[in-house]
Amino acid sequence: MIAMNLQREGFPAHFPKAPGPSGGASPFEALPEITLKKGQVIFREGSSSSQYIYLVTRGLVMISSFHDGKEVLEDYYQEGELFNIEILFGQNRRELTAEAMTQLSAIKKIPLSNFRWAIKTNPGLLEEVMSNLSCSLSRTQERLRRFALLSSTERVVNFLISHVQRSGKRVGLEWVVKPALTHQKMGLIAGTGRQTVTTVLNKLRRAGIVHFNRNYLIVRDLEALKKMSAFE
DNA sequence: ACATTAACACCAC
DNA sequence: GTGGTGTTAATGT
Repeated sequence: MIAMNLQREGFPAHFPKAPGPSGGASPFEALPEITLKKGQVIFREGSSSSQYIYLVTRGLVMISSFHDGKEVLEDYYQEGELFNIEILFGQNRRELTAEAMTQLSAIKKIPLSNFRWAIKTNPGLLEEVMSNLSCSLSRTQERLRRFALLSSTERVVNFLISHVQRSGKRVGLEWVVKPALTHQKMGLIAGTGRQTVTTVLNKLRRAGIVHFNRNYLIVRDLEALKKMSAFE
């Protein structure tokens, strides 16, 4: 999964493709897959820092923090990605919360000691760790660029462009994203409220550019979306 | 002008 | 009933 996504974005593929949609990084095949409901918390703010590294096997997981009642999205991870890898370098941020962003999310929970051992016996894993960090960095830089340059409606459109290409499946000329994010979650990523996301999405729907319901989102005309955004 | 927020009705699960 | 969506009115910058 990681290899595919990286290739699509022009990074070299470091790691062999994980088998099947519910497959994981190969050293951790044997670990049980934990299925999560939307909104289910993996670790919570304030609790002692998690001594696990997690692999997302389905759906999306987000990391967030709270500042006087406001929830701020720190980063989010998709299928095939590792999170909480900072603990490898002794960086524990206790104020962070991790939760499933979509229904049908699943993770594997890898004890830190297992992960360290796996790195020793499988050097390719270290490369994968670096790939993950690199991915996380570019995703965060992209979000920063969005905040710096775009208006709120443009941020929604721009997020849609990158999300569809990263997480969507190409079907003919269209792109299908499943499961769909709620408007509230998209707002969290794009840095705006759920009402704004709803109105932008409906405008795009009326223009015939997208089609969506609670379960999926289809982009009918990605080129039209790209024309609406200052950058891709 | 643009954006956020609150409010309310409606719908799906 | 809860959570998600569609819409509008009020409010702030």
